[in-house]
Amino acid sequence: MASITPTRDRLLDAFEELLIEHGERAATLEGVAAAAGVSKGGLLYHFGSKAALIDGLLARLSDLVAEDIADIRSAPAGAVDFLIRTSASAGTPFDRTFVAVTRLAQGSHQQAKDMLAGFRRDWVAVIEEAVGDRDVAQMIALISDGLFYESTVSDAKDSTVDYLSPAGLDGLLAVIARVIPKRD
Amino acid sequence: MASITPTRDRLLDAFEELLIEHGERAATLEGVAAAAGVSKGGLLYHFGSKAALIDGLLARLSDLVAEDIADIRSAPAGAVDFLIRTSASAGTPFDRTFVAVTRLAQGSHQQAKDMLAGFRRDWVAVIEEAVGDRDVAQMIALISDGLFYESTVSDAKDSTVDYLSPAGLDGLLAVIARVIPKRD
DNA sequence: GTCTATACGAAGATAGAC
DNA sequence: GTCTATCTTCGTATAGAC
Repeated sequence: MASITPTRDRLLDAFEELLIEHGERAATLEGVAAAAGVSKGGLLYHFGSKAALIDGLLARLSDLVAEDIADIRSAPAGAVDFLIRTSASAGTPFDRTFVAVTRLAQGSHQQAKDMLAGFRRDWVAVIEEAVGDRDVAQMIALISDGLFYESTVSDAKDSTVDYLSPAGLDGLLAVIARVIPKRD
Repeated sequence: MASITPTRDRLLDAFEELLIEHGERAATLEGVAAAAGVSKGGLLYHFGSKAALIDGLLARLSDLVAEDIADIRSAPAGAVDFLIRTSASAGTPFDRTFVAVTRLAQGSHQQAKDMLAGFRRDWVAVIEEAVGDRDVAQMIALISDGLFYESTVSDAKDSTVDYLSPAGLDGLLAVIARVIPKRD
C-alpha cells in the first residue's frame, strides 16, 4: 500500500536495479535518478532523502512478501515444491525487491536485516507445517537459502549450481522427497 | 604468499572488518586506515590505490582456500561432515576473508565473482567424490551455501536457523546421512 | 614507513525557478 | 512534479615533509 504515482515506482525499480546489478556503492541518488530518467531534484521530490528511498523499498517488499506467503500456502503441488522451485531469483518483481533488500541487509542496514529474518521465520513455519519434522524443515529452508544465495552471486552461465534453471530442479526435489516423513 | 609486513596485514584485516560489519559503502580508504591505526597516507604506501587493496584481499583468499580444500580432503570424519560443520561463518581468518570477498562479489566485482565460482567448483567436486551421487552432492553444496549465507545475514542471536552453532548440527547431518548412498 | 596538506570529483541535500 | 544551481561533506589520490 505504498506507491501511487508512476514516477515513484520507476524510482524504486531503478534503485533495485542498481542495488542488484552493481551493489550498494552504485546505488546513489544521482545514479537512481538517472536510471529512472529524472533529475536528482525530481527524485528528491518523491523521496526526501536516501533514508526515505530505502524506507520506500522496504515497504514495497513488505507488501510483496505477504502475497508470497499466501501463494506458498495455496500451492497445488505443495509448499516444499513451490518454495524450492521459486527460491532461485528468477527476476520476478518479488525476487528483485527481495535481492535488493538483501544488499541493504548485507550493508548492515538493521531494519532490512530484521525484516528478512521475520520473513524467513514465516517460511520455515510453513515448511514445518507441510513436512511435520523440524530437522527436515530446517534442511529444506537451508537448501532454499542456498538456491537463493547462489542465484544472486553466480553468473547465470557457467554456474556451478545445477538447479538454477527450473528444468533441473526435479532431481533435487526427488532427493528431498526421500527424507520427508510419510503421513497417513 | 602475499603479505610480509605486519602493517599490510593489519590493513587487510581492517578492510575485511569493515566489509563484513558495515558493507562496501563503509569500506573507504579513510575508514580502513583509521581501523588499522594508520593514516590515509600510510595505507597508500602499502596499497597504492583502492584497486590494489582489493587485489591484496583476493590474493589472501586465494592462499587460504588452497589450505581449506586440503583440510576437507583429509578430514577424519569425512568431507561432508567437515564441510557442513565449517560452512557457517564462525569468524576464523578464512571465514572472514571469504565473507569479505563475498561482499565485493555482490558489489559486482567481476574478479571476486569468478574466484568464488571457482572455489565452489572445487568444493562440489570434493563432495561428489565423497558421496558418489551428483544430485545428493548438489543438495549438500546448497545446504552448505545456505548455512554460509544465513551466517552472514542473520544476527547470531534470535536467528531462524537452528544450525549456526556447532552443537545443533548433528540433527542436520543425520538427515543428510539418510540420502547418501551406502557404498561397499 | 608514516604523516600532513592539498586537489578534485562524487554524493547527499537545500532553495528556488518553471 | 520536475528542473538547475548551489552548498557541504566525503572518497580517492598526489606531493612532499619527517
